[in-house]
Amino acid sequence: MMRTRSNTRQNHLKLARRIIEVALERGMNRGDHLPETTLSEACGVSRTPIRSALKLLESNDIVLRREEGGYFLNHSPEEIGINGISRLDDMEGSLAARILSDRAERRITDVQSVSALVRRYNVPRSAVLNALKILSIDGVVAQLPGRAWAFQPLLDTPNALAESLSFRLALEPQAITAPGFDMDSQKAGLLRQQMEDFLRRRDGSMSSVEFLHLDCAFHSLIAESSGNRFVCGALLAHQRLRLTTQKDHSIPDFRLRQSLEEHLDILDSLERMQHQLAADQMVLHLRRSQIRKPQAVNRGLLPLARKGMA
Amino acid sequence: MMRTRSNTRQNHLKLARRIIEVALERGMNRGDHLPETTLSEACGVSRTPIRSALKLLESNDIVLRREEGGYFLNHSPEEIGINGISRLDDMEGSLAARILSDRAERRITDVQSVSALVRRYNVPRSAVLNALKILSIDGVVAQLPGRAWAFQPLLDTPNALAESLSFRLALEPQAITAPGFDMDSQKAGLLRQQMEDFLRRRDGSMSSVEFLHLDCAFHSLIAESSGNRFVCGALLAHQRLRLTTQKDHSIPDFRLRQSLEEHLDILDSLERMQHQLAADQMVLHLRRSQIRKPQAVNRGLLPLARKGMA
DNA sequence: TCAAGTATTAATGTCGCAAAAGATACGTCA
DNA sequence: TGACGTATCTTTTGCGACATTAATACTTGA
Repeated sequence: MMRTRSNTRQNHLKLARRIIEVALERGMNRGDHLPETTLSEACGVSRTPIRSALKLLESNDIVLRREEGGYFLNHSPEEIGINGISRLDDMEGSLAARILSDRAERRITDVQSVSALVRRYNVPRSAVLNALKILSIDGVVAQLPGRAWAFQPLLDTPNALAESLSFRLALEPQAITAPGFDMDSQKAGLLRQQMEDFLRRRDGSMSSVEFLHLDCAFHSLIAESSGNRFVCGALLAHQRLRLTTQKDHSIPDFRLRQSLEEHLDILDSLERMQHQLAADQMVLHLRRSQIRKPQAVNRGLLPLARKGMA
Repeated sequence: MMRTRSNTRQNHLKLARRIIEVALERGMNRGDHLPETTLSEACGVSRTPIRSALKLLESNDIVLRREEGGYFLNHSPEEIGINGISRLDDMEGSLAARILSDRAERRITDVQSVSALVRRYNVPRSAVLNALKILSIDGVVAQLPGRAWAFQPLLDTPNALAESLSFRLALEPQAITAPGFDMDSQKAGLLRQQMEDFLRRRDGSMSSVEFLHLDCAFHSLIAESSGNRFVCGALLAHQRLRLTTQKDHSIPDFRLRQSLEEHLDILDSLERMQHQLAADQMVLHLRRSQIRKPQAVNRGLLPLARKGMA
């Protein structure tokens, strides 16, 4: 079984994602060189972990190691964009993912003890602790007094979604109109490109998961650009929560497209320095997402009813 | 030095505070009986830790143990209100407090490794880890990749304060006007009483610390009453941060009074179910706190100038 | 019958050791 | 000079044994 150090790769995975992020931000392309030193500075760690992460990326075929030394990007940004990152995501924290999906489907209650989880999943105690640590970073679980861990509200009920949108309605326009608002145009450009790509290849099969990633990335960018550290922190935490727990795959295709186009419009306004306009557009954008819900809930009924009437 | 189990008392201290909170919420008075079972249900833990916490409270003279069995409140709510709680606070997490004050005075930089702290304070490694854990719950520090811990922005610079107020301006009125807003009238009544007491004994020496506690308690109550779990969570976390890191003792006396009176006005409006009015008053209240700052900064100059003109 | 006391069992925190990860320094090659 | 490769030292983390704490069941007393 060779159960030595089960939880070893976590950090490297994180770092690997960060490396991809940095590479994309700097507008690198297929075949470009990835200098270890640069990455180590950008990520704020020494070269040693960078090398491990690069090895990991190599085994995932995202970077290539050349004979003469050094690592090189093996794919174009478009190919990596979402695909590569989500490929890495999948292998990460499998226990955390299992726990989360069991929670999402209400197979486990909202208060759990570590040992109960150990028994349920039949894994070593440390694995559970780690999974809980991962989940608590994203704010999915929290430690209660005594020995109970409680799941926080997940973004998987209509009510929670409504509250989430109302929360964001209060903060996101504020973030945009804040005096210190300043958007990184590199990042904005990259994101714009990814969204346009996504819109272009509309062969009917728009992936909800990819959309969610893009959506969160966009709103996170807005958050980061706000000059207000508290607004930024709260919004980023919320987007992390969305990314982890929002499992709504019932968004109609046209709304995905519309939503991305609204993102692009907002980016346009921001580039023209029309912050107030952008904030108003954001309000509109969030409100539209809000009213989509009731439609989605009725989707199983209304079309049938219409069919019967036709 | 008796340095056994530094973290042992943490939980009990928390529980002790919670017990006081519960007792006050239930409108108990001096001499009232504190049944273990009731408390254990209210706090969501078994009777065993409740007993430890009660022992702790007994050693702090807040509760009394009678011969015939059982614990009883030893003071009136007024006496306990802030005094008792802050007395407990003081003995808590001393290392965390030291680290925090060193940080507040910029004696240590914003990125630290655990070992650096172990060396600096000459305490066992576990103590540092514990302190960091405490601080990270309040959002004061966060773990970076690699082995670095970074301090989050503290509420001790004019900029940070301004951003904090602007953050709260976005959320608190929203919390009040949220459709699910519902305030616990017990808690509101207790808080009102405490604020009135505080105003009444105005022997010139208004304690800034006590004021901060009251202020945070009021705004936390607003947060809790909001029907929106995300708004509530973000605001509560922010109030915790204020309580831990806001060390501004330069608030002029008249502003403290004015501030508390504004709190009372808001509570009045809320009791009359005039939520919109309360929200507007909250905006005004926060804005007033905001403009106080420049005055406070100039306090050394303006009065002199006026004097000269008079 | 309810609350406090007591005992038992299950779960968690703590400590030391060994192993892995990270930082740093130096050597080498273009 | 800049970047990679290698080596070494420091710091951190994982893990198991053991101490401590919490939950639970049961007993006792008003």
